[in-house]
Amino acid sequence: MAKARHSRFDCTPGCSVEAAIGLIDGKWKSIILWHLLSGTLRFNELRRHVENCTPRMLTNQLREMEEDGLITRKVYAQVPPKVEYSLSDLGKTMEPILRALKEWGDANIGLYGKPVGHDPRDSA
Amino acid sequence: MAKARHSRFDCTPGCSVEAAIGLIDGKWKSIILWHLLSGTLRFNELRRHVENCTPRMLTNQLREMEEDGLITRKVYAQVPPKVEYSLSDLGKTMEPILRALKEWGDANIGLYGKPVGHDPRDSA
DNA sequence: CATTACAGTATCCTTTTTGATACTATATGC
DNA sequence: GCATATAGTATCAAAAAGGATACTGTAATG
Repeated sequence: MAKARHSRFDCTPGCSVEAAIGLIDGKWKSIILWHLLSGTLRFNELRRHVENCTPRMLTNQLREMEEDGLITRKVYAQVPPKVEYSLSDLGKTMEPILRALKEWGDANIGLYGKPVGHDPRDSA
Repeated sequence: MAKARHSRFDCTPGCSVEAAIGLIDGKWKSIILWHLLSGTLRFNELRRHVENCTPRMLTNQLREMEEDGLITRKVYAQVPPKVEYSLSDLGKTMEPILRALKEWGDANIGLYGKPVGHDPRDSA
């Protein structure tokens, strides 16, 4: 985040919901987190997992999540470079959210991305 | 959504996570859904709950979620108008996600919106 | 000696999203 | 007769997010 698409200051009831998605609603953040759930990954490993994400965006999303304390960046003093990304303790606590999203998606998203559930039988 | 900030076609594993947040990552969507969890609300009731949301945006977010099948819009043939919004059956299945977000937020978001968890004691 | 892999940056540009403001029509209450 | 509440629209402008492309330096590999 850091630019706060989801504002952080109008804390009426429900705002914690907002604040929470705020941290994962970058275009690639949720998938990155999802892959990191399975363990540490290097920059280019992530790139291969998260297809279509340019290095610019990957860096961008990783840095924002690092700033937010969700992931940890470990730089090895080597050449060629080696940088490992992993979930921080805080990041790991997001697992229930990620799993809830995954389960919902698996159950309700059709092959072409539209939610399935307008009860198609109505018109059949 | 409908404009798909989170792409719907690159369905590598993890994409269902992406697809799921895609439906709730509009700036006001999660709060709207959160409030609708408690029951049906009229347009202006929602406006009052979701402070700082202009009518334009409220309409916009509601319409997108309606398109995505998450909420139901019921128009009464009256003047002055009466329109009620409520969660659809599909929308109701999002409750676990919303609750997971809420719980995480309540536990980890400080009063000013930054996640709490960089272990402040380290520097104390 | 040339190539490849590593982990990014830098720059520019387009698209998407959001905000601000003013406006609509009509029934009811004062 | 006038203001108010209802559920929005319309138009314009600004900001944020994301994409495309090219580039960096060094070590190991062939």
